[in-house]
Amino acid sequence: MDTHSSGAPAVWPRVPDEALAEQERVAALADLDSPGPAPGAVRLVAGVDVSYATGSDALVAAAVVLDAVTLEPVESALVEGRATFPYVPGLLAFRELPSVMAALDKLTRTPQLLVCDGYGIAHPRRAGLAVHLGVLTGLPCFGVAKTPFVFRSGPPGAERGAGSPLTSDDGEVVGRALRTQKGVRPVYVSVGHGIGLDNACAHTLRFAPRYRLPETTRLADHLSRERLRATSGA
DNA sequence: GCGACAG
DNA sequence: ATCTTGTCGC
Repeated sequence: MDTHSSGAPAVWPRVPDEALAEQERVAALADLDSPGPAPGAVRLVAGVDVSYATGSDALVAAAVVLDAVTLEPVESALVEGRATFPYVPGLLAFRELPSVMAALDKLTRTPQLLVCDGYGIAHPRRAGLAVHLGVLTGLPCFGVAKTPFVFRSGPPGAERGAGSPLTSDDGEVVGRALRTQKGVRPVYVSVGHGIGLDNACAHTLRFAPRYRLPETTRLADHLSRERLRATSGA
């Protein structure tokens, strides 16, 4: 898919100082009002993830396209790169997205929806990974995180599909703790761009029919980790 | 000042 | 994120 006509910066920020300005710019461009595509309107969905090596700055980014109905893999792309930005909570996008965008650019198919690790607007400046990725690609995008970040929620019900709002200090709903499997820790869903929370959660449940995490994330994680091992690993 | 802190 | 053995369970 073409990412060169997107709003991605020509030169990515290398230090937190530059990153904050870019984050402010991106947050202002996010579409947080559209309900976005419901499950029935999505044929192709893409998942992205990045794996890192221990003793070096080597990394591998993966972008995988799945049939949104059968969850069968359609296409995948891997990019071997180098970490050029430190891990700073709140600035994850600048560490992961340059390589992720390169992986997306290698895809021949364009999905109607993007799913990533981490958060969207459930972020100190409403500019989580999914917000950046959605704005940069122009595609509907939301995030599914494994642990809470800066916000908390009450415990969702025990049944699959149960949810509990992630709320900011001022009572704004910024995401949802969602139980994707009975008796398993919930995941944390928050929107990034061009999709509403209800649809994001509906997609998440369809993409996670058997495991805690959506297949998009699981497959991207497997492929990136596998390539990292084969290259930088032992 | 101190702790917390997506991946 | 990554470093790591065995173990309990479907």
